[in-house]
Amino acid sequence: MVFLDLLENIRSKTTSILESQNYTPINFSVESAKPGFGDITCNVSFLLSKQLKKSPQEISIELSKLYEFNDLPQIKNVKPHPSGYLNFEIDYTKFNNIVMSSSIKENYGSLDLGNNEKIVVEHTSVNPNKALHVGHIRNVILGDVISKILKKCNFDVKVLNYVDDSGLQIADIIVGFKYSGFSQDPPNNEKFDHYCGDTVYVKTTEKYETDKQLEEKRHEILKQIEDSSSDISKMAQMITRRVLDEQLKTVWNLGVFYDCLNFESQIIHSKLWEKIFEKLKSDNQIKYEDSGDNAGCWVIPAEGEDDKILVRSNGVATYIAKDIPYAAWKLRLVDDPFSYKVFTTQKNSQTLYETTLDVVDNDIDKQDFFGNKVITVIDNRQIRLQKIVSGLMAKFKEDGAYTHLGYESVTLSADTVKSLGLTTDGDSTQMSGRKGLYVNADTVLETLTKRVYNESKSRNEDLSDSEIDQIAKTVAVGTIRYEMIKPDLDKIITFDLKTSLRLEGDTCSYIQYSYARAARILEKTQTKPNFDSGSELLSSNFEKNLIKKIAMFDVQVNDSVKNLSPKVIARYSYDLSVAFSSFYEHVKVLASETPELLNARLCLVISFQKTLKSALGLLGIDAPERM
RNA sequence: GGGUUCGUAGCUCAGCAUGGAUAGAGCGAGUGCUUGCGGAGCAUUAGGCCGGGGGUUCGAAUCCCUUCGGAUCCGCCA
Repeated sequence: MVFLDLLENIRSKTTSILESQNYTPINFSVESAKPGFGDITCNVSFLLSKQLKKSPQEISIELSKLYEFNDLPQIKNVKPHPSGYLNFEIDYTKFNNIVMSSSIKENYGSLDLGNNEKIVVEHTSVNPNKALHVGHIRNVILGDVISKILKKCNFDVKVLNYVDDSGLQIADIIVGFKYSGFSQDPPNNEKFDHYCGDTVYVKTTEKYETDKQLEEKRHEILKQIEDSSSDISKMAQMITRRVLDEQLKTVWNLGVFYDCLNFESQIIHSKLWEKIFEKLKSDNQIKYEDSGDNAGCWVIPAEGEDDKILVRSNGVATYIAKDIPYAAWKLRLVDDPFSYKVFTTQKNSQTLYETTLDVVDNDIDKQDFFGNKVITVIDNRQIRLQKIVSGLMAKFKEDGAYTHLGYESVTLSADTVKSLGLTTDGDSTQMSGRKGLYVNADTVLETLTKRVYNESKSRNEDLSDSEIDQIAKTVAVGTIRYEMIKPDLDKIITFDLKTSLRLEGDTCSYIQYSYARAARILEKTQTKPNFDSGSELLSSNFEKNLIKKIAMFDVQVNDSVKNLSPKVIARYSYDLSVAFSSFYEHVKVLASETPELLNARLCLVISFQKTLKSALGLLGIDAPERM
């Protein structure tokens, strides 16, 4: 820890001073200052003003005299500002070395907030009847980044993907295959998930409007899917796994991997629900209605809202009755009914497990994919149901054990809808799988990769096609990820094929470019950087700004994990790149006046590179040496 | 109708959790910068009653209330 330590140190000094003066303790802030107001700032004088019946300015003047920095050489002084703030100035001749030598360590920016506590992150969870579209990608990327940030903070993270392989959407494509004459072999070797979603699903649901008999079939099919002994169920298993295989290829291309797949069909057959139902009853978490609209139903009482029906008067459980046992399973509130087997080895060579109800001979891995805490990434349209689930879990475990990480959806811009050959009245439109109104993730990645390929080829004529290809993938994946992470969770992303995939300005390629520029400097020198001396020579504002940004990494990681806010790291990466780009433009490293200065600057460039690389790593974005 | 949420520059968004000093970026518009480590860049100019109104406070983009506008959820569907 570098900057967090510094802030904490100043905070405790300030607290001691307050104690020594017998002031009532208060909750003040110590944080990085805006440019022009020192380096670190503290607002304690404002808060003492009432208590002491003095102006903040007077208090600042008095307090500023009481600080001692003998044990904190990287702080030069503290000055009372006329506004009332206490502004601390960093002594960069000392600070530089602390920051730069820390930054080259492997675990720079890591924090031990989790103490290796088990935590589960569930994301993706797309029905296996279609290909992933850009809306799903927001979920996938957010979940992936959250899991990486948690790992950075020493949580023991397991990543799950819930495969809803037995709902109506699955029934729809089975109806398509069984009754509408769609072949199970897609024409022209089309990717199977695209074929199922773009053709079978869309066309079949379209037919329901004119063919009511067909629509009745879907409910028959749905019932049979849930009966594991039926042929339809076996067919559904086969089809959904084929789709799932293709969906996994998509997310792997985006650099996303899981620990375990959970199948809804297995949750249903595991009898988990029955156990939880009993538990809910015995704990009085649900009630049976004798009269009224919901007579004969078991309901979950909800404060300030309508009660949620859990079991219908005919004894059949509703949709939410699938989410509750799964949530309870993730928190291990119930005994684990599953065995585990290897599903596949992923593109990054990480093993992907799946749950199974089959008896596994050699109980190879009684895996422990559960957590003391669970984070479920689902878009905000499900916030109501998720509140009910987290409310119940809080009663069984503790407050906050189950966290719903919600986010706003991705819509399509009017231009993009038009480019799909469809019309819209508004500025943007919700995507719809049923209507075929969406942009597939694979398509976006391919389009973007091609564009980057051409761009990169024109700039790097000496590189081979396979090298350019690698760069194109790195930049394309980074661009998509960055666009999904950058906006706040509660902001709608209006996806536009043109503007969302820009490569200039506040984009991933800007950030990656700054890394590549740094690489070119290092490539062109014979000097072997020595971090042991000379860092005090870095004294220009460009250098100091960059060092301060590098130092702030831990503050940002802390902020990001405490608020479950991936975008904090995205902004940090950008800010860090901006600081470097400015430095790069104004400080000619290779033309440094003395060998000592050259060495110090080279070290700074390395420091920058290492820090940016690990920040980008948290976002799942690679840093290219060239592009 | 009820719940949740968003509203900041022409456009897209930071800042809001924990109120404080000059409200920041990018795109777009204007002007410069390449015999300099890669111009996917740098520098610079213009552009804001932080949706409106009220309140709390010494102090509000930030907290509270209200109002307007947009989004979204609200089935014995999944």
